[in-house]
Amino acid sequence: MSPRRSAAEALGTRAAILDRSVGIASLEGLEGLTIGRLATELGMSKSGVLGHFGSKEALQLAVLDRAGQIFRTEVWEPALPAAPGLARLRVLCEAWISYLERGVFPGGCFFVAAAHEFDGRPGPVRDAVAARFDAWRARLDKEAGRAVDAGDLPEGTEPGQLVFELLGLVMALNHALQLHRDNRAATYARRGVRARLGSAC
Amino acid sequence: MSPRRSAAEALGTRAAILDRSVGIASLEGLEGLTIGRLATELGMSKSGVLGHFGSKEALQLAVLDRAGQIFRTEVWEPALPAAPGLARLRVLCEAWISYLERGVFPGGCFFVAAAHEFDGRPGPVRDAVAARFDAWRARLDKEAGRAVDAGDLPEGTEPGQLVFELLGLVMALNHALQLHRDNRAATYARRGVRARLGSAC
DNA sequence: CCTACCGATCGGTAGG
DNA sequence: CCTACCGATCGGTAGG
Repeated sequence: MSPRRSAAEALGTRAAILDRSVGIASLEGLEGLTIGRLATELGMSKSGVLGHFGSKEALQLAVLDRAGQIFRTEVWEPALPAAPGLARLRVLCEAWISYLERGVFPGGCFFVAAAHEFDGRPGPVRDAVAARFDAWRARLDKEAGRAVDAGDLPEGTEPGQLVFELLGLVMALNHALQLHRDNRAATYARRGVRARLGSAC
Repeated sequence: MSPRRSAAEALGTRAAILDRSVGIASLEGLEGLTIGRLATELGMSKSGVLGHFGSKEALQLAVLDRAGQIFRTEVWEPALPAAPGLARLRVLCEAWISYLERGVFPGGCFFVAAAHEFDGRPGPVRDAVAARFDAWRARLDKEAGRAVDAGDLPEGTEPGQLVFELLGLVMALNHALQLHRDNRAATYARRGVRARLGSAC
């Protein structure tokens, strides 16, 4: 039967589709996410799934948004109570590493995976991924700049260089965890961060 | 017509299939590489393509081998004339960065892309990718160990930590080039390497 | 939200 | 190396 649902029910269904999509796409990629599989797993028809988004591309963009909310909750928000500048940058890096260690997304960092999947495919999905990285790097740059201005980092530290290196440490950690399930990697990543940002105590 | 070819011709055909496959897979991934597309681009039938490998998975493994040959030529062999230890490690890092800058593979580092595509999909392809990374890291570890033993690196340098950080710098460079076409990234990567390995002059 | 359907494409096989 | 074909699945649409 499944008659037309109320607006509230429809929102719940949409949220359920997105949550399931995030899990699938994390492991299989945003292209590996198919309407048919989603429908089967959710006990819906394909057109029922597609009706919430209109097209697969629109679904992929909505999934990116949902993943972005999760990232914000897990990595950005924990750092807000910390003082802007070096203190916040340290909390941010620890939350970032912890987010990978805890496997918030089963396939590792959702955005690193999406970046690799779409960097060779022009279009709205690629643009959305790039925009999210730009915004994230801008935030890190800002905190790094504040830390430099406050004299909390070694003289001559360039925010762009520092953020590039921090991103590299996190990407190497993501890679080691996902491909090798290498436990030493988190230690390496934390030591790398400490070498650049110093220790809090 | 296209009657059965000689063994030499068949080898040439196989090589042509692999070269085309490397280009496609670099941009679209090893799953995005399809027999049908390959056949069309090469002016062959699907079964003609598949006959050389037997299955798509066997083709993917052969493509990984071919990409490995290219990587060896572009990154490993240039470093062989250098003295083992620090000198070779420096040449290796420069060749590695240059390989990304020159776009030896149109979609960036073939193995980083393959690692992200398959790290969530158990099977022979994933295993082959992981084995290649293991071998590569073992080589870098060995050179780093020699450099430490020779006293050419700061006291207390741990090879595993050093190699982890070098891998991070290269991954951040690959990401910046592919997603952002960011020219400053190569400068950041080289500065990062120099901060860890010192300058040759 | 459903059923029923579309054309296209997938990996792969039979037989030559 | 080919033609001809298989069942399965893809994204998406029509109509309700």
